[in-house]
Amino acid sequence: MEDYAAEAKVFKAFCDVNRLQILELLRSGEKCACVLLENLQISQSTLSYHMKILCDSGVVVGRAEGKWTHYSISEQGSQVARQLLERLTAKNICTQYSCGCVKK
Amino acid sequence: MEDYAAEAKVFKAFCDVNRLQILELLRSGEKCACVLLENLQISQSTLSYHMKILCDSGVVVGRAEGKWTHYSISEQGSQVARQLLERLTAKNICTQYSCGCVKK
DNA sequence: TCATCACATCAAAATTATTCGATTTGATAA
DNA sequence: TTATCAAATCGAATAATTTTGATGTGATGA
Repeated sequence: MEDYAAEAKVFKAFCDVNRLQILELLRSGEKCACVLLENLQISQSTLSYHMKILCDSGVVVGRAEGKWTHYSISEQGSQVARQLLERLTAKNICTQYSCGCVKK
Repeated sequence: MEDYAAEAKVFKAFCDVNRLQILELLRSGEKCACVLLENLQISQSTLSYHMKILCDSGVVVGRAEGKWTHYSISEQGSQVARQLLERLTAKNICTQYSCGCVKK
């Protein structure tokens, strides 16, 4: 039994061109939202929208510091995504031969 | 320089609840479209639409046999997705310290 | 050939996602 | 307190995705 909606949410992070650009920027280390903004051709509210999706996926984390928020790639969240992808594409040998030992 | 649209397309496969269900069904081995259909609460044309997205992502391949089409998870496509995810979330040590050896 | 079956494609409708300007919130500093 | 700045949220518009019934296509078999 799977919560497919929650799993889909993780991969939403990688489904949009703007978000892939943001991830690319974060690969070189933690960045303030204002730095991200000046490297992208989107408005402040649009950036905020995408940062929310990225943070909800767990792949990115935000760190509030005074007025600023610094974003970075979460090692843990990335690991979860990798393991999830592995699991979603791994062949299920057990049910492959209808051995009946797996319910669904 | 990245083709973000092409990369996003790979992860579209994992962004939708119906497609995750289809992948789960395929994990236990190759399935005919008719078998997928009777295990999902969607119409035939909707299934066809999702199978197209899955095949376009490379994660699923279709094998035509007479009137039927058999779908299965592509080991190669899955590998590509895994490596891509790895690359998108890996820290870029080189630019991290602004050594300048990486253009963008 | 003609009927049938499996699947793809089309066209239109419904639902979601994305975008931006305006506004709000929350923190900082004068 | 008041002004200012960074970021989130709101509201409305637009764009993209998803869905379905109807139809088209291509293979099979009578």
